[in-house]
Amino acid sequence: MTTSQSDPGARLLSAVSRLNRWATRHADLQIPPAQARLLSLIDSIGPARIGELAEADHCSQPTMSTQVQRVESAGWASRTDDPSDRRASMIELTDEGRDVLNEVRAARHRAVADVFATLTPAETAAVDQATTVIEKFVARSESTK
Amino acid sequence: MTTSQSDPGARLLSAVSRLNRWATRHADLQIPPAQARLLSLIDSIGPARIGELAEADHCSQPTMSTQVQRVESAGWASRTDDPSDRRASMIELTDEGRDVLNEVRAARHRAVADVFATLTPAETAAVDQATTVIEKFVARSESTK
DNA sequence: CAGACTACATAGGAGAACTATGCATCGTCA
DNA sequence: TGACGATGCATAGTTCTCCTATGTAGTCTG
Repeated sequence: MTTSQSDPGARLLSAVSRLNRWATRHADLQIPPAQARLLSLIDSIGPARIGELAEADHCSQPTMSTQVQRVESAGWASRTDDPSDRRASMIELTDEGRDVLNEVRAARHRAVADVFATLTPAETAAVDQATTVIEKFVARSESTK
Repeated sequence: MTTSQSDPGARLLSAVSRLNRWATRHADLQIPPAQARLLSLIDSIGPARIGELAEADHCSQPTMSTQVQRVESAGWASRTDDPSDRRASMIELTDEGRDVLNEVRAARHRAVADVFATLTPAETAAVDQATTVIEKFVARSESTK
C-alpha cells in the first residue's frame, strides 16, 4: 500500500530534495556545497552585507557570518567597510573567488552532462523552463516571507 | 562584473540547491529532513534492504544504516528478517510511519501553497512538468551511476 | 544624550554526511 | 566440506551545515 502522493507542491519539493541529494554526492565540487552556494549568491547579488546575504540564502545571520568567514579566509571573498554604517561591511568576490565559482559551475555541468545527453529535446526544453520557474519561485517566495 | 552563468545544467543544479534550501527552512517538517526523505523513499520503493535504500538515496551505506536506526527507533519503520539472507533485513513503513509521511507531505503542501497561488496557469503547468522531468532525471541518473 | 534598536560575532549543540574499519554471513572451489 | 574472499550491515570518528541564544559595538530617536 502506498500513501497518496498527488499534491503538486509536495511532489516538487520531494523531487527537488532528491535531485539536490544526487547533485551533492555526484558533482565533485572540491569545496563544501554551502560555500559553493554562497559564492554563487555573492556573484548574483553583488557586493552585499552579511544580513542581506543571509536573507537571500534563507539562512540565519549567524550561519551566514560563519560561512562568510570561511570563504573569506579561503581568499574567495573580501570585505570592505560600509561607509554608511561602521557596524557593517560589504562582501564581494575576489578574482580567485570568481575562478573557484567558475570551476564549481564547470563541475556541475560535468555532473549532469551524461544525463542531459539522454534527454529528448522536449525534456531538455522542459528542464530549461523548469529552471526558470524555480528561480522565479525562490525569488517570489522572498516577498511572501 | 559577473561570471558566466549560461550552462543549463549548472543553472538547474544551482536553482535546485537554492529551492531546496528554501524548502528546508520554510516547510515546518517537525522531523529532520533526511528522515522525511527516507520515509518517502521507503514508501516509494517498498520494503527494501539498507543497501538498496542507500543506493536509491545516493548516500553511503553507513549513512543509511544510521538513518534507518533513527526512523526505526521512532517507530516509523520496522525490520523483518530477509529469509534469503540472514545478514540483511527488509525495511518497511509502519502505520505510524505512513501517518508521519502524510503529515510531511501536508507540510510541504502548506509551504508552497502561498507561492503557488501567485503562479500563472502556465507556470503551474511548467512546475508540474518540471517535477516529472526531475523525477525522471534522478531515476535515469541511477543507471548512469 | 540615554535607551532602544540594528548588524554582526561567538558559543554551544543537533543533524547529516563521509571514510575507515569490524563482524557475521554467504558463496565458491579445491 | 571447510577455508577464504566477497557481501551486508554496524560502529567509530570527523567534517560540514545549520540552528538558537546571547554578547558587543555602532546607529538612531525622543
